Amino acid sequence: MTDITDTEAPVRKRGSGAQMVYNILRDEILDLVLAPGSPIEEVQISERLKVSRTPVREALVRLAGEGLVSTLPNRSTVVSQIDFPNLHHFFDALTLMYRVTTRKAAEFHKPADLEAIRRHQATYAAAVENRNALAMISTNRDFHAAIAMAGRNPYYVSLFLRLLDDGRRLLRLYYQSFDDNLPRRYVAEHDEMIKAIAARNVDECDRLATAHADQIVQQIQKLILPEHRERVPL
Amino acid sequence: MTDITDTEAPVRKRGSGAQMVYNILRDEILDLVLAPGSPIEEVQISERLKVSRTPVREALVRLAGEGLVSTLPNRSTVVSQIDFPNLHHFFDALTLMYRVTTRKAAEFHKPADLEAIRRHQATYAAAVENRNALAMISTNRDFHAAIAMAGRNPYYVSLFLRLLDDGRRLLRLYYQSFDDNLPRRYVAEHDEMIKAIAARNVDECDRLATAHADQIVQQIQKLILPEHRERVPL
DNA sequence: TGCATGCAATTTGTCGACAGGAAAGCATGG
DNA sequence: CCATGCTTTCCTGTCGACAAATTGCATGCA
Repeated sequence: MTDITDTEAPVRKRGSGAQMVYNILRDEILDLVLAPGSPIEEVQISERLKVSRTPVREALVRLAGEGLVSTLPNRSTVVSQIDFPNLHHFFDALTLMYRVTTRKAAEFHKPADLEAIRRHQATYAAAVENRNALAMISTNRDFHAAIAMAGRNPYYVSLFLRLLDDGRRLLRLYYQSFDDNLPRRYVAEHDEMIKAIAARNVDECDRLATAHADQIVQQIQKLILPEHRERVPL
Repeated sequence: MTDITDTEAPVRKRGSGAQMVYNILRDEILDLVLAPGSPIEEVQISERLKVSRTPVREALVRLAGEGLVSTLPNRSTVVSQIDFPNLHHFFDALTLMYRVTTRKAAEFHKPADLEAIRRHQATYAAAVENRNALAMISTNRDFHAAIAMAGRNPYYVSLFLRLLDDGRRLLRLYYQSFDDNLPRRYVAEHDEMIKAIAARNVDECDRLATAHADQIVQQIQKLILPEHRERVPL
């Protein structure tokens, strides 16, 4: 019997409601707590998170803009499906963004950017040492996001973040079967990339990013393709 | 005295309200009817478009997701500024998307795509013949959007559409000083691109798209740089 | 005169409620 | 027993209202 006078802490800062709903729903979608294809009912979410439907709707509109949910007219919105038959488009865009963001980082980074990148790399290395697959996915994302931010191109940053999010959802499906040895190689590759960025060596950055992306894509494909090989075009 | 019984047609299809507000605001922003930096007050828009604040807010959230407006907490949202000092990032991303979408179109287009592309090219050529600068901007956009759609990569399509929209807003500033002769050259370049796409010649597509993008970027820069030359980095 | 403080006005963020549409269930007829 | 049309129910789209937060102005003090 813990309900004395007030049940919970119903006081929430003004303006945080929609943001909170957005963050929670986004994490639940990317972590596959909300399965692809499952419907999202506004009233249910609003009751669960103790807010009205208005901030829930705002969060859903934002998520729809990022492609994480699809809104059917007059019907419940559903979590977007993972488009396995067209994953090669995802890999193609992901590889290209790895390349251009690393190139741009070599061109436009400032000293503070390098510090942030090295910090994320240390966190990633720790996750690899601990063989924590989920932490590896998350910290690898932060590492490359920091590189993209150093490149200063908001168009590339936003597309890359979206791709990294989709990748997070994809890897969630298979993180149990992660090969613990491959990520050690990634740590070394990350270090090389940092060196090339610091040296402002654009061509070397491109070469390293291409190789790095190919590694990651091949790893993901090895995890996924057995189930979907027959559907891959050409 | 035209107000007999009903003032207007207040009956609107359910679900069209937010979409209508979004379309109108988006067009007004891209056509510079709403100047960059100008505030957008929800009540004012809702009164003007005869809807409540709810669909207005939904439209603003969507526009914010596309970067066309910026929402300040507890303060009015404002139309996003054109970031002149960092236009080189815009040009860089635009050129890259011209290249990759044309390449992908060569790889993945189907016969129906070519028909759509040729249709848009005809419309563009007509606009050029009529020396209608605004129609040229619009139809050129449609032409390249059709190429991007033929490439089938949704990540590239969405980024490219966003870039073309930003370009539309940029060109609106200067369309009076358009050089009428250059677009004739673009018509010929478009034709070459169509031929290369139909032949599935990826390398040729890349070469043509690069040259085409350079032409367009140089034209825009010639229009804009006199005012902002001193602020361009390096 | 300049600056800090308090008040008022405006605008956003959130809420509860109502109505329109679509899917599901039920009844009726073949 | 199945198909068809109606009814019911649920969920969304929209609305008006209230409260919080910020801005600008007025007032008072140094």
